[in-house]
Amino acid sequence: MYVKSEYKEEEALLSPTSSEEEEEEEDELGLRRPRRAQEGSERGSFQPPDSKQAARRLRAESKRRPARPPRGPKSSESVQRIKKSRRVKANNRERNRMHNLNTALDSLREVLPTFPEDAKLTKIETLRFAHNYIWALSETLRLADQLGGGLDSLLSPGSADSPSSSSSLAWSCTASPSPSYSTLSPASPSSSTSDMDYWQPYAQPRANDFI
DNA sequence: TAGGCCATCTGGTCCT
DNA sequence: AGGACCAGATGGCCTA
Repeated sequence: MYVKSEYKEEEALLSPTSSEEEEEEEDELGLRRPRRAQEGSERGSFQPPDSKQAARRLRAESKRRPARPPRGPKSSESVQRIKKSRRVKANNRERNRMHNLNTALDSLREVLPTFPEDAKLTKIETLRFAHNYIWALSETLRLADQLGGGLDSLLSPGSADSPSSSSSLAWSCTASPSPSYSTLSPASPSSSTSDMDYWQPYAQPRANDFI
């Protein structure tokens, strides 16, 4: 589902000709260097020894760049071809960029606990939950520091691994945000809209926690 | 069938 | 100039 069949077909169509197409584009844009393969034979041609001036002139001419063939205005067809080729390249880059973004999102999903375990969070859920998760973990550390025992007090025998069970904090990995929490938002950069409520941790912070 | 999610395309803007 | 980034548009797939 990740790659559309349409895309595969396009690639199959494009790949055998893409380098050709690029060469063609470069050529049309004047990016390629002029071919000078035939010049060698001319340079090695015999010079009469009596004419130093002629020899100098020839040397000078041999250094000079060969005249380019006159370049007339590009036909609209070739302009269209160039534009299309650039578009195709840009599309490939964009597709690749989005694939990288999704890969990063997948690796983020891997470190987030979900229930059930194989549940796949959507993109927006992943980002929001990661935000909440980080917030909850840092709150856990903060509480541990306040208790004085550091992490040891939280990880003592009898307490579970999950910070949610070892402190008053809890976070959600579901799509449904906490409906109740919409007041304080000191831990979040964005706070006002109801949509942003979803960014908030599911713990109910006490007001003086943030003074 | 409507709505949500997603991949892709596209044109504009910014950056190197 | 070319690539990266971004946001809007579009169409496909899936589910309630």
